[in-house]
Amino acid sequence: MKFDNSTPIYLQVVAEIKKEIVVGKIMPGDKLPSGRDLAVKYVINPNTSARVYQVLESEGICHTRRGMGTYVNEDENLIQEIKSNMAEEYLTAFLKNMHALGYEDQEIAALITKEGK
Amino acid sequence: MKFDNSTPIYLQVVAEIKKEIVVGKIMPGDKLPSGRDLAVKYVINPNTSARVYQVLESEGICHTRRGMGTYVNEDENLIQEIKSNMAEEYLTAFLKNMHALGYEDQEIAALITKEGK
Amino acid sequence: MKFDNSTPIYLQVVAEIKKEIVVGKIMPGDKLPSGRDLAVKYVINPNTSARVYQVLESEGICHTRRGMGTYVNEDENLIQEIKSNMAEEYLTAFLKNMHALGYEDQEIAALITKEGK
Amino acid sequence: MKFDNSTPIYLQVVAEIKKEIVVGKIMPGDKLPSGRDLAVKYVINPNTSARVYQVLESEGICHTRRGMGTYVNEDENLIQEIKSNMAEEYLTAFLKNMHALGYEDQEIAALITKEGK
DNA sequence: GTGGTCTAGACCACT
DNA sequence: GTGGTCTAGACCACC
Repeated sequence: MKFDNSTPIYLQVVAEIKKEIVVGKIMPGDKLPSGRDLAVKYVINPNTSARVYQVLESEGICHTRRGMGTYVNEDENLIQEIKSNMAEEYLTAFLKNMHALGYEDQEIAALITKEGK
Repeated sequence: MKFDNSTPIYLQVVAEIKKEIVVGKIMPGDKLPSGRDLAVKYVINPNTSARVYQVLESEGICHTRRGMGTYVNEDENLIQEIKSNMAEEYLTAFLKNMHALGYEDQEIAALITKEGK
Repeated sequence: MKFDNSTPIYLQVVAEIKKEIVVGKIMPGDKLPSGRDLAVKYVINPNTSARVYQVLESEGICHTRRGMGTYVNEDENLIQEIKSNMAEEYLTAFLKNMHALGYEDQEIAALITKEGK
Repeated sequence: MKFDNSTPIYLQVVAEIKKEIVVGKIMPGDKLPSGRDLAVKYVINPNTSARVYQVLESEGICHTRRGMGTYVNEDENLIQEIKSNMAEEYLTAFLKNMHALGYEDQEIAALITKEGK
């Protein structure tokens, strides 16, 4: 994986893992790689791994069991929440770009419904 | 400027320049920086500068005069065209992401109109 | 192959390949040599190979599949189009030379019909 | 000046000088550069200069006066002859290319008259 | 293995 | 000084 220089690496890894969950590549209850393994997998510093799991944990996506590892929560609505949060991110970024080009929300919505036909 | 590792630098610079034209920071008829200056400005290799201008030229946005420099075309509809093309690009990329998350066009349009309130 | 210093090498190789297609030495659907092989064949730099295929692709003559190679398009009219385009190029270059010598189109046409006898 | 690797340099210089005569850049009666000067001008070997003038002389285009230099002949028809010879060269090269593409003389002549309208 | 991108640096043609 | 071309070689993504 390549990293975007303009955003902290740990956030990019967080986003990557969230995607894998939404997509179903990682399922609720699954064990996530150890910090060491994550560091190897993404070629990052183990400290960065730790930060990644801190963030995921703080977002209620996973929990850590001392000596056992880190596991994806089995929360019913977890995937839905991640999904809508990511959608929100995509949306705001997209709208920011479109507004910069001079488009109004109404026009944009029209473009999308038109696109779908 | 920082570059996103996931897209070719030359395309990112192309997008940057197009934005400046749409926004009016660069006007039709203006001289664009020389390849060498562009290389300095964006901290890229002069060959990459050349590629940037090749792309812009192939898109009908500017023309080049050997030994004189590169100039933005004075086409009447140029700005409008760039604007709608970029919008189209943003849109399709956004929709692709949203569809991957399982959203339908209708839902997405609804999100946007809701956002605007 | 020897190159004419007065024209970019990549354009000369482009012309060479087009000729081979028109002549039937290369057929629609055929795989073109890899960039590296082309570089060896014509004793050029791999970057120059890349540029050759970029041009051919931009002219709709071939398409490229990452990791797979470059293939001649299977367009029905491809060969005819290449043929007439090349003819057009030869013609305009020739006429330019002849006009520079002071010949009129009528005289030139006469020279050709005379030649044919 | 750049030389074509596929033709002897001396012939290319000969062609160059002939062009300058047809174009009027060099006039009948003019003194041509000394062999040494020609060598400097075209960055060629003095022996090549000598060969250039041998050819031009053998074609009746100039004459050499021992100790005085080489002069363009003041022949009335000289320019006309050079002109038609060069035209002939252009023609045959052009026809060769067109024939290779599968064109007949008649078609070619038609293309030219059409072009002229 | 394939193509895609980028850097570094050289040389040329044109103004 | 400007753009245009070319080489050399590196690293990446995809198959």
